[in-house]
Amino acid sequence: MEVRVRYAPSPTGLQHIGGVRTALFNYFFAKSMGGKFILRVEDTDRERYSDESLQDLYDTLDWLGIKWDEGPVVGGPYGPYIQSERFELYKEYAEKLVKDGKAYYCYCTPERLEKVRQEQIASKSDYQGYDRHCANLTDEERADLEAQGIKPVIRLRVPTEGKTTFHDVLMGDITRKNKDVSPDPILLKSDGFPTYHLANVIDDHLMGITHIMRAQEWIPSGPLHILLYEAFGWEPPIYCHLPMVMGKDGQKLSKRHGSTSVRDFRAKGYLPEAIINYVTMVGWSLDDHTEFFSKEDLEKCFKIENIHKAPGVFDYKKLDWFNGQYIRECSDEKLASLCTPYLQDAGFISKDETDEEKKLVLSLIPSVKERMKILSDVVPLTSFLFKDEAVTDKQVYIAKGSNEENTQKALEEGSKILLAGLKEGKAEGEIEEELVNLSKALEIKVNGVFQPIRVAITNSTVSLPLFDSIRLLGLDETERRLERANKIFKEN
RNA sequence: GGUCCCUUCGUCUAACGGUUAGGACGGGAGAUUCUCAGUCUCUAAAUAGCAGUUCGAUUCUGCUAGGGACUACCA
Repeated sequence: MEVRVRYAPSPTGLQHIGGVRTALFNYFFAKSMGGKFILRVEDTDRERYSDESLQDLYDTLDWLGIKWDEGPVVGGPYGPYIQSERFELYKEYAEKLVKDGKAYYCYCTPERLEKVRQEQIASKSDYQGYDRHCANLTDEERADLEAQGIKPVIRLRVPTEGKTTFHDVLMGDITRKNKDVSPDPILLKSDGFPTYHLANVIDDHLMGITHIMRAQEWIPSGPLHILLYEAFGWEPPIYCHLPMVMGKDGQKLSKRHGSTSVRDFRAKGYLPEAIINYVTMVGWSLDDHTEFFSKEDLEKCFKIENIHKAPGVFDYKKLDWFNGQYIRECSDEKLASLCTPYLQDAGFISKDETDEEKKLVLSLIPSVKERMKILSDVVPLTSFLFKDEAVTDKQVYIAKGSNEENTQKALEEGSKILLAGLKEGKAEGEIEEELVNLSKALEIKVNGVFQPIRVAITNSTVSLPLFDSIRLLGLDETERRLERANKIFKEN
């Protein structure tokens, strides 16, 4: 039997880490089994739907390099794959359930439902849910309510006796008494759109889905879905409920923990390789030592048995580490083109970069590469090249263990040594040694000499290595900045 | 409140019922005769608790505790 799995997001917000991980698990499982990965858009909530969300879904999957075998855009034999385009279908199936006595029309107003709810809360009884007010209306009562123009919903008739069990690959059997299943959930809303439960079950059946891999938050509605499959007389698929992704505080990962949308991560300069690798590692592992996986690796070695049961905490620091690792693996050319948009946004290079700018960006990659965690780091790391804000506070030039007098001498003598050496074309190592000797002569630490020079040239105590900075800046500009710093120390 | 699920270092995780409980991130210390970063080395750090089964429990069973999810005309 061919494995067929689906990722079925609801376009009501940006694709977030949790959703994408579900997509990835489905995708890798399908690929590893030689099966099909299907994308289905569950846009039945017309209130919360947005075009932007739908576009973000496509953009995110494209960026990650996740191709769906069937779904919107690419089509497939079981389409359409957008639920709003299957509108009539759900209605038919829901009405069939009514005809078979498995479901019924309900005319209760939202106000009445709210009142019932409030009364249940006030009476402190266990919350019972819908009171099945319309479960046994006579034809006359119905006709009367129809005549009033009330648009009904269709509710599933949940058995009050017995229990329902479903099997989960990870959890084993999960059983729930039918009386504990949410009483008579709505299948078809009054606007004619199906709820998640109905649409999901119908589509999974019609599209031949063999395995349902979804977040553990769906476990409570598992029995309900089984009841639906039984009502239709269909065979339910195999379930696998994925552990959830939590924030540091153990709550469901959300915005207050930091970025959660893939779009945000992308904007900050995370690489798709890092996102895929790290996100897959929360709740899954191959063995006790392998930590780097490409998408292609995972398409081969992903195993459903290796999925962890317990929820996992999303560690932003570890993602940073992965990202740094992948940045260091990039070729200089690739990294240069990845960094270019950030330099453009900062106004450092023009929107349509010139050939000189292209060369410049490429030339700064080697010194910047091992210092970056995310692509946007390139901006602060190289800003000294593109904007020149001289440091006028002498204290900044003075290294720990040095003083103003020594710093001035170090700057003055050091500048001479440095400039002379550079002009004579001496090796950097040689000049460096001379500067070290200077520090010995002044009886200060090596950094007592380097720090003032560094601040003079890069306008910062933290910078790329001194000689890298000089090479990127050019000799003339280096000389200019050194002279300026010397002047700052001589005046007053 | 009710129902269900979960539990190994701070975090992600590994360990046929038998190991000094392993690795990674993060932390700490050191090296790399310029800062930062990177790289390398070293280091601290865990089986939630209590019973039971067993020659032997991280591993099997039960209970307790803690955490989480769900409880909508949202998915």
